[in-house]
Amino acid sequence: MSRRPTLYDVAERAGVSKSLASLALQGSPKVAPSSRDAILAAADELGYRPNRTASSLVRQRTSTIGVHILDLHNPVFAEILDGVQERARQRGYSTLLVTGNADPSTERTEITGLLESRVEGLVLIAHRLSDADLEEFAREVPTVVVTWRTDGVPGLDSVSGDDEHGARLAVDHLAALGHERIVHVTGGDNRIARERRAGYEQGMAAHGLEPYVVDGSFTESGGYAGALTALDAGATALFVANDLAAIGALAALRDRGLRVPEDVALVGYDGMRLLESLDVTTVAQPLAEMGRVAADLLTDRIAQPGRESTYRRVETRVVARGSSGPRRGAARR
Amino acid sequence: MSRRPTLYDVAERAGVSKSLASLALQGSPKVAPSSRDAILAAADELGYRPNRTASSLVRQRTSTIGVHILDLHNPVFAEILDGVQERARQRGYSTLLVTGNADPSTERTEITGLLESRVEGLVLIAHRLSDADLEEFAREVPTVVVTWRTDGVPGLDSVSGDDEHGARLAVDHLAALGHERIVHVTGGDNRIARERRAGYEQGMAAHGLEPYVVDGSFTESGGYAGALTALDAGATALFVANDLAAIGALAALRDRGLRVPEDVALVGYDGMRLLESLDVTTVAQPLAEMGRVAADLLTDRIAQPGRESTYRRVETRVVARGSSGPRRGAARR
DNA sequence: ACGATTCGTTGGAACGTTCCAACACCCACG
DNA sequence: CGTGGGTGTTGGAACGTTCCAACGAATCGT
Repeated sequence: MSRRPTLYDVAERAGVSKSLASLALQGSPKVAPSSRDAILAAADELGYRPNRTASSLVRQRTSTIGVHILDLHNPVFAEILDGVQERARQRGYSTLLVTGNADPSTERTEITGLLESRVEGLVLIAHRLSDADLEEFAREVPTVVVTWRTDGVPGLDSVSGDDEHGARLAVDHLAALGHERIVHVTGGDNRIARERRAGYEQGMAAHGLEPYVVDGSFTESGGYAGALTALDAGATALFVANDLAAIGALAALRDRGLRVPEDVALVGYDGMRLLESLDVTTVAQPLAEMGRVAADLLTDRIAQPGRESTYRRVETRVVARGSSGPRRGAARR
Repeated sequence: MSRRPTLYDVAERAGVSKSLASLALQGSPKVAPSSRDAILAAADELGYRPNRTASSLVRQRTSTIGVHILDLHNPVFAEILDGVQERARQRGYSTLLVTGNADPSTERTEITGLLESRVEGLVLIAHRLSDADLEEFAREVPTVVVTWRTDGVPGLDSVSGDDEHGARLAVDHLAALGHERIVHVTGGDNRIARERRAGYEQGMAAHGLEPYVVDGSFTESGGYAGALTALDAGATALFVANDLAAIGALAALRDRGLRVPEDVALVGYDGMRLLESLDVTTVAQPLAEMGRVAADLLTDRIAQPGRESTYRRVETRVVARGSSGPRRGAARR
């Protein structure tokens, strides 16, 4: 017989009932030491593994949370995910991860799959769901959205930095360095990109500078193309909507033979680790922390479903590096 | 009642038996159109979601594969994962993702958890398991190891590039550019790092050059530190054990005020996307493809468990960029 | 007109657990 | 010496599906 051993097999081999075997494997103190040893030994000899699906079914809980991640390729999301996983594990949850690859309809079906798997909660590390879908999901299961504020949906919490404020900080930083021709390369037409853009515009206005905005996207190629346009417009400083795009912008600068920061300054947004090595200034968010907060909010809400909707803001700050201001390497020498 | 609706609820509302409701929801052709419509309507009105745990239990299959990823932060693994997910989804499997964070013991317990969830197969995107553990897991469930060759374990397949060969290609490339003082920054003391190092040494020997090896690791900081040592040794070209470390090396070069490639040439290993923007030469592996192959091997083996152990090698090649040879940007101008 | 076939439908068993109520046993207590 | 309370142990029900054998009704061929 090559069938996987079940509790019955273990119980039989140990000469006890399935119930006692179950108790013993759960570490209950009510089982006699002698039977406990016999049961554990039998389980070991048989290579027994408890069947979580059966267990979940009867217990009415899966101890699993579902995580949707917008884009696996953006290291920023990976860093958030890492925080979610860490905290979820600590709290006794496994994670079931899916991606919609930035397509709303596969996103929908993937999350539906999570619900069918009876995840106890949902963490959406960015998403492209319609409001209706989002509300539907949040109605069924505790949900937290990471990366932007979502209010007014019952059963839903959110975590993010303040994108408008962060963008203003970036402008402040560049303006303080004496830049006037600060061009913003956008992240396309989505909520976060719009907020960052708004912050940029407010910041420019506050400094009495004329805003100049060029289209981009949240990808390397978007940053590359946007940067080229910005340079043609005579930019002396680039504020790019996210770090990935900033890396693309860096390539554009290199291809144009421009030095950073001597010819053009560069600031990104997100705070992804890699930019440290690249010595690029960025508006940093505490990514892993956002993931941890998300997991905490979620597990809290699972424990207490009625709780009112909460939003947690994490701190956003400029991490100044060599791409703006004096070069770090040069300074060190 | 706020209990989630079950098949019984749907059946009752539609005025049929649970069996027929089940049939209808599975899209069986044997149910009369009129009852089918009634059942579907009832399900919709109730917001019914099939319970996958119950379904898995009785069908004796979960349609889920478990994926272990060594390190979420290395975009290389994310790219492989992407391939796995894509193909798994196509073949009708969900994925359950875990990380051991490079710690063998949490790795072990995480994978044990996957087994308890009755995943039908295991994809290990790099791992630190002992041979004994690996064999134990492979005995229980079809398994494929991505990233290095693993022979002789029944029930286990593997996919990788040829690391020794790839490293030789890197040396060939640099030697062809006229470099003689090619220093290798290692990836530490692990199997892949050793293979790449061996390939480097063979390559150097083949060109009649004297090998020079400095310790590093598969991280940015390892590459940074290793590069500094290499530069002190008078390197004119750096062959760094992986791309992440190559980014660290780039930072070291920048901090030393050295130009790439005029002063020092740089070659990485893995083929991660980001390096394209950074214009760094790398020994590229088709990462997403490796993930797809892994998923294919796995689903094949699930379908046909007796199949003999197979190894699939993917092609590895040098992608020459500006960090070795004439600068791309300059050439374009 | 009657058995055979098809069509649509149904109850029941099973999947592998957990948990509850109930039980047998033993010991201590009055 | 009976009673009360542990202490260990047990069978059974339940979780929400799927699937099989079996069913009644309608349709078919002869």
